[in-house]
Formats: sequence, C-alpha cells, structure tokens
Amino acid sequence: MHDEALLRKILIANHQKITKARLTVFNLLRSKEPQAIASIIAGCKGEVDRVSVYRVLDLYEKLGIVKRVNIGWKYKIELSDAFLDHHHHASCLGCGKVMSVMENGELEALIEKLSAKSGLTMTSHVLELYGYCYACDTNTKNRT
Amino acid sequence: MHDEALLRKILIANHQKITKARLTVFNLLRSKEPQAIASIIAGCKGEVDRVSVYRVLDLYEKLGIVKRVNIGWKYKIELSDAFLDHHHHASCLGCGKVMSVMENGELEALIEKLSAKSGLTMTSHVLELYGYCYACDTNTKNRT
DNA sequence: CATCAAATACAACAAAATTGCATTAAGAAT
DNA sequence: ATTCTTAATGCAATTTTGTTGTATTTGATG
Repeated sequence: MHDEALLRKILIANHQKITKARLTVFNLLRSKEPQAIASIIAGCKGEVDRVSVYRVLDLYEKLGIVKRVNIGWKYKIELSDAFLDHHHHASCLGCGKVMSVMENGELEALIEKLSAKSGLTMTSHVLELYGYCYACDTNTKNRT
Repeated sequence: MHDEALLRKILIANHQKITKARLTVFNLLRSKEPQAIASIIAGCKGEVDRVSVYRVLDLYEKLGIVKRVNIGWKYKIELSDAFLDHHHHASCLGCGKVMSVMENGELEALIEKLSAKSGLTMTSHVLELYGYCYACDTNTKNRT
C-alpha cells in the first residue's frame, strides 16, 4: 500500500476527516529526514495555518502516524515506522547533523528481550546516539 | 572520586570556570530523577538566573555532564553516566510510571558497534522503552 | 445538494528560549 | 594579597514556540 493510502485508511479507521491541511502536512513529512516543526510550518506557508499544523501533528501523534525524536536540544517530527523503515538516529553535538542508523535485527531482538525482562509490554522504543561526527571531532573549536 | 570533584575536574580540563551558577545547577541534578528545565529553574530561584541555567545546561551537555532524556512529549535533564550508573528507562504509557533498566553489557556493546559503524564518536546514548506495565496492560481502560 | 459536526483560520495570548550588553567575579599574573 | 583580564552572570528586551477561543469553512453523510 502506498503511503497516502495508508494515511487515509488510518484516518478513516479513527473517524477523522481527510482534509487539505492533513494531506499537506503529511506530504511534507514523506521521504524526508526528521523535520523541525518550524520547517513544517514554513513548508505550509500560504496553505495551512501555524495553529493547524500543531493540531494536525497532535492528532498524528495520537494516531501513531508521526513521532517526535530529540535531536540534541530540539525535537523533530518524523513519520512513524508504519511509513518508514524502523531506524534510530546518530546526532552530532557539534554541528547538529543527524544520521539515520538502520535497523539491526540483533539489536532489536535484544531490546525486545530487555523490555520483557523489565515487565513492560513494549509498544515502541527510541534509541538516540550522541557524539561528534568526523568533521567536528577533528575540529576542537566546535566543542567549546 | 565524589561527584563534585569529578565535575570540577571536567570543567578544569575544558578550561571552564567553576562558578556558583554551575555548582548550584549541578547540585540540583545530583541523586535525583530526570528533571524538567522548569523545575531546575525553580530550584535556582533567587540564586541563579533563568538565562544562566540555560547557559549552564548548554555547556554541561556539550561537555557530556548532563543529557536529555525523552519522557513522552517532554524532555528532562539528568546527569550523564559519569555520575550515575548507566541505565535506561521503561515508561508506562498508561500510568506514567518510569522504571530504570540497568545496563546490559551485550546491548551496550552492540550500541558501541553501531555508533562506530555510523561514523560517530559517541559520547552518550539514550534508550527509552515505551509500553504498558503489567497492571495497565491487564486493564484496558487505561489504554485510551 | 442540504445538513451538521468537525476542522480550519485568524487573532489574541502565554510560555519557553535567546540575545545584547553592562556588571561581576574567577582565576592567572605579578 | 592585589591587580588584571576575560569569561560568566544578571537583567531587560526580544524572539520563538506553543495554546486558546471563536467565527467561518469544509468534508462526509444521507
């Protein structure tokens, strides 16, 4: 099923209307790196109001269509695993660059095991790596 | 080495001054659960200005003294592993309870490997598990 | 295509974070 | 110990980010 069809299916299943604002926001998130809300709002300029972006994202998170990820001091929004391959992030504390770290079966299995041991019926998990990319690591002036 | 001595060592090693603001913020973070910035600011009332709290935390994050952790939609600050035993969190989406998940050598080794592969000199990482604890899992009324 | 609730835009507001700059204080030099 | 220098702080102002209330519009339904 292609992305937008899945979106429509989720919205309908939850008795939510399919609106221009919701489609616009969704399309801005497709096939993209995690985006700051500010950049989504900018992308909606003239089409969808700021407030509606917040409300759409609010809904999308409740429905599991998007999730927040922390990148350093900021958070960004990305589509959930139902739309993207499951992955994690490696963020550079120097320059803010974010790299995607693809799923690794071995790791995921371990995380499953860990959650079971902790007595949690896990529905999702987040793994974020922080450090310095090659460029920043060899360039101390970015490290303060 | 006790906590404050380590803090001093890190600051000095990075040519940073040891100031009242930095000590006050540090002491608010010791032996505590992850804290919201707002609560750190509140704890500094009358002692350290809001703006300085932001600046101290900024520095502390760059130096790896603190890290952000995601608790649902909010982030909180906690001391890094140099000060606390390394651990992760398992949060119940039903009742909000947060359980500490202790270090697991196998998992940590994999994460190290993963970061190396991604080209990041990792200084820290965060793993957060979300789901439902036993009580909430058997009690669907908490699942919305 | 008429209806009606849900979703949106817009304005006003509130909260969180940042910036610029004058003042203070930490730590080095003497 | 005292002076000197620059980093760090406090404070005011501002910007950015997020929220609320409400009149209007729009999407789904019959």
